[in-house]
Amino acid sequence: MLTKTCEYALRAMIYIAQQSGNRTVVNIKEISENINSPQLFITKILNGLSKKGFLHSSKGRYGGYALSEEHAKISLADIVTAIDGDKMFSGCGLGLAFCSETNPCPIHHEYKDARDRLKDIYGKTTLDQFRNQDQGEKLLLRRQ
Amino acid sequence: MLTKTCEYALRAMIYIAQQSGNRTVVNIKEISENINSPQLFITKILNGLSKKGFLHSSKGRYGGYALSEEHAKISLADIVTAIDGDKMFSGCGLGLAFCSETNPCPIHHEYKDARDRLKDIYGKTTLDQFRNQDQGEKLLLRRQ
DNA sequence: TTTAATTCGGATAAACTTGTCTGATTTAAA
DNA sequence: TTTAAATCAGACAAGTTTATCCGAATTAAA
Repeated sequence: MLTKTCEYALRAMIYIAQQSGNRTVVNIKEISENINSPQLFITKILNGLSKKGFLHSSKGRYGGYALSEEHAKISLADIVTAIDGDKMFSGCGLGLAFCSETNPCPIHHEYKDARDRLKDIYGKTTLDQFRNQDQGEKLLLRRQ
Repeated sequence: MLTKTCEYALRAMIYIAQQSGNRTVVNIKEISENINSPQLFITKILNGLSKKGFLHSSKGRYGGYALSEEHAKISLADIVTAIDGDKMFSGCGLGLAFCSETNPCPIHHEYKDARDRLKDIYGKTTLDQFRNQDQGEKLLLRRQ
């Protein structure tokens, strides 16, 4: 459902959120090792997100990425939408352009229900919820 | 959610189902015109589906594609799975490999609910339901 | 038997996503 | 001021999906 790029973004942001109680910044090397993704690729992704105001980045030695209090309000849906667009949360289940509430395809209404639930799930999960977790509670964000 | 290839496949199969009450075979040109997709590309797709037994194809002049009674039992989920695999109906909402029922990620349970509903929706819609429709009931399967 | 219209098959191309290389720029500590 | 370690930026490369080209094979009708 999500692109690989988007999955990397979610895991990176969650990792940063998890760490942000401890210190000010987290660097790319550490992030990519812990979420099991190509370092230079995730750089591009976080770079883009930082330009869109989703997190703070500091350059130079001892630089890295960090989330502020306001950033903690960002939801997973915000991140998904920023990267993959809203395709996952909208559009017809058969890929038909004409399909709508008043001119529905055969699966429209039920599909819309399921889709809306997905949107709700990603929407109500915020980065906040990953901060200040005990070590043991922390998600393993690696893929393998 | 679905790949373009898969959307083409669904629309093509639905179109053939709609027409199959009227005559024996439907040809590619007509299909691609009505579902608004590249003719040579949809050929490949239907070719693959026909090899997997999802529909019947007849070569030569006056050849084309057709669905038999048994084919009519095929569900949209069957088609989706044949083309996109079951990625849409399984896997973690955050792309984590470790995530499971006993070791769930934060959105696992709710995500699984929504995912299962999608599977159910595509699963219970069969090609059957598109056959023998009145002209007026027939779906417009074009995209634009 | 010839012909015309069709599917089939393999190669190729275009477009998009994912991943890498390299060097410039920035920054805090020594 | 120098240095080392980090992000940033643009070009490039690899991989995957989507789309096209072209000719071979097939088939029913004329």
